Amino acid sequence: MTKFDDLNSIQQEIVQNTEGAYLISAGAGSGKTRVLTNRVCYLIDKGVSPENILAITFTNKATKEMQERVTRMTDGKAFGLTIKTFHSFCAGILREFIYKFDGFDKNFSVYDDSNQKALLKKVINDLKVSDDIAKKCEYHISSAKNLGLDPDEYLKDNRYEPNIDTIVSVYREYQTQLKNNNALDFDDLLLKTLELFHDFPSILEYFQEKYKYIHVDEFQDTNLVQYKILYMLGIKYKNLFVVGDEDQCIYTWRGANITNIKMFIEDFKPKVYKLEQNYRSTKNIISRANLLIKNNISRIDKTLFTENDDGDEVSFKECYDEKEEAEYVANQVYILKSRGVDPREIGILMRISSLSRNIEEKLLNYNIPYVTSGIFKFFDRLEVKNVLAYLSMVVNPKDNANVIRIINVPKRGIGQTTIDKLESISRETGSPLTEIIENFRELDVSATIKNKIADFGNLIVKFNEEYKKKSMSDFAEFVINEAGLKDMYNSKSEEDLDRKLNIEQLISSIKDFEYENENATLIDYLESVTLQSSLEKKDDNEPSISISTIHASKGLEFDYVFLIGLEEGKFPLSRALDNADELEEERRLMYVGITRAKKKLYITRAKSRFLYGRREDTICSRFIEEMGIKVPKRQFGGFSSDYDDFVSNDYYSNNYKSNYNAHSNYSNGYSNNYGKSSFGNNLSKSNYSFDSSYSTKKQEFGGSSNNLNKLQSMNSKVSSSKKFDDFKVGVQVFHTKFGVGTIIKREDAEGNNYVSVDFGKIGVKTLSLNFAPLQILKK
DNA sequence: CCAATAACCTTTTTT
DNA sequence: AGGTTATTGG
Ligand SMILES: Nc1ncnc2c1ncn2[C@@H]1O[C@H](COP(=O)(O)OP(=O)(O)OP(=O)(O)O)[C@@H](O)[C@H]1O
Repeated sequence: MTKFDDLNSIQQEIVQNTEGAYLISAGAGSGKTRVLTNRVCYLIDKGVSPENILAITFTNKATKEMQERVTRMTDGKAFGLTIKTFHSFCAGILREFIYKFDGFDKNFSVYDDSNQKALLKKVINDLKVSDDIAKKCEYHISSAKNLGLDPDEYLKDNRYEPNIDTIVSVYREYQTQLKNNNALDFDDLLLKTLELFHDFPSILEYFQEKYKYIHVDEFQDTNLVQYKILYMLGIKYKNLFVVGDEDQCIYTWRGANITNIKMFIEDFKPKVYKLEQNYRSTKNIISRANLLIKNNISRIDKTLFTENDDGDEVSFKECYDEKEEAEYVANQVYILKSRGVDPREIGILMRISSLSRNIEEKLLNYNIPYVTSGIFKFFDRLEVKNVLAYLSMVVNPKDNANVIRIINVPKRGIGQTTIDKLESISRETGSPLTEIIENFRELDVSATIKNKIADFGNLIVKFNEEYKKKSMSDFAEFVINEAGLKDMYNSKSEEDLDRKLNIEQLISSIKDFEYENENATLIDYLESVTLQSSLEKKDDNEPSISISTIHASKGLEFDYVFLIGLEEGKFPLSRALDNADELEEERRLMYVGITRAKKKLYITRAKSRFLYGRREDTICSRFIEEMGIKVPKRQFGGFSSDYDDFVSNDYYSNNYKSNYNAHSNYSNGYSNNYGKSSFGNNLSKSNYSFDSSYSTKKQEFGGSSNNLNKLQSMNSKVSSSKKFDDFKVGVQVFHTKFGVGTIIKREDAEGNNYVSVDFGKIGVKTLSLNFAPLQILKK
């Protein structure tokens, strides 16, 4: 028996309409994903073979989630169902059929962003393109590819663009080198698939017959090439089921285009459904979201409503600086957790990932476990990329980029001059570098160099042999050991220990993959890694809160959401400020962030922020006022520190300066001699902008308790006052104004003693024991 | 010809 | 602050 979710009558009707084209244009949290999932199950329940069903999701995370849900709901009857992202769907097709294209074989590499950039840079170098033109190439190649235009077509469409000839020649050469390397970049996965369907009608027909029922989630973020693929696949049976929300289109910078929706309406004449009831969030959250998104001019008006409770008012907290912001967030999270909130229902979201660092440090401080997504890029780490390049070199020997990357890693005494020489031989003979290096005996170079190349060549030969014999994880370990990729990092420095840990982590990720995917090959692993870009976390970790970019939080939901860094220039980003379209996209992004919250939304900003090596005073984000949140008009400057919250949630209610010193003291490790006589006047650059010296360790996967210990020992160095000893964490107190509360935090600075008290409904107050009218009720 | 060091530049979001 | 490139020293 298929177990369907609860559905309202419209949702129900949508799910049971199985034939024909449908467009579900619906707001955030209205159940789009739920409807799509249930429809897939309904089809299976009705007897449609899962083999005939395709569901396209936006992220790998969403793929996994939907797969699990459908499997659970259908009692495992979903076997053979295809749920994939566009890119992995295309990659799968191309593994099978790329041999149809001259020069490619099934071992092709998929280039991620950094590989792509590296190749482009090399091409620019090869063609000796001047700097100013070079800067424009990336943009042009990417827009060409997003529109599905080859170099000639792009040239024709952009005849009047300055220097277009040079730009297009770079594009052309870039494609040539990709081909020589038997490699495809992300966009090529889509483009080559389209080309395949176009050039080989029998293959297209095969897939049209196979995927009689097609579903697409997050349709508003598809680009033209993706639409064309959908069109070709779906035009025969016209069973296309597409869901999306124009207000959540946040990937236009990657070519996403909502005119896809208009084209879909014209091409398929779908039945259109609108869902406007939100089942996720409280009334307060929804009304703020509605107020914000109304500020976008170029949008079809729709207003979300909900029958959920009013819930708590959205809270807005202006902090003094990024340290205090982090402290505030960590403290609030601590309170939520101590009230029994499931950590997995807490999310901290941000526009730019660089803001996460401070938050992570404070969370470590509080001993709050967290996972990050879209922030710590495991596969971008140099030591990890090096291992992958070695493996990729063996898998796809035609790819010169790998060889160039690792020929001198670890240092073998082979420098740029030698590499250039080898490369020119490769160009002239048309043989890949691996081949040339393996046949080092024929090289015309000095004896010393030849020896060095010989060592490397012999290594490659050995790898090629073992690759055939060993399992992929054994092979990876073999490569790491033989090439000395871990021995490179043998110093006792924290960085080196980290690097070695990452390499070990990589090995276990390969083992996991091996275990989870029977019959999978190293090719599959490498592909999944480039398509995922972040390390999948295992479930057996302790329940953690999430830190994420808003982009990466697409489609997710949390009971409690913190949106941090609401400052002009940061969110909205400065680049978007003078461009109406980009500004609207920022606003949509904010809208997505707000609508992730189910129960309560906390918004914060820092009045002064240290970022990119500079400290800057900030201006409150325009989105705050657009949401109808009143910002207290208080001048920045001096040490006045009472900033009222939108709700009465004044955190550091007393003099911030002394409080700040409290932080300085433990961040530093030992006390400084300011605080008494210099009260209120020494917030000079020097004692203000220092940073604690420990390195942040990301808790994306186990380990690194190291850091915690370090922080804990720092904490213990805080000088604790002998006075007010009874005001400990957990003690119940009475305040003349706020009533009964519980101490959740105690903090002592020179001469001042602070407690944070949770007064339940009233909120949390930080009070100075020296002044506050507090009495102990119960110890 | 290669490795280590010093100056320099650029900071968004991700399949 | 961090990564990349130009310069110098070996
Ligand atoms: N008919 C319903 N009854 C109760 N809960 C529902 C119903 N429909 C959806 N929900 C709940 O509402 C929340 C949002 O659903 P879902 O994630 O499918 O929305 P969505 O439209 O895809 O959201 P987004 O656009 O933000 O990705 C989920 O927690 C889901 O369980």
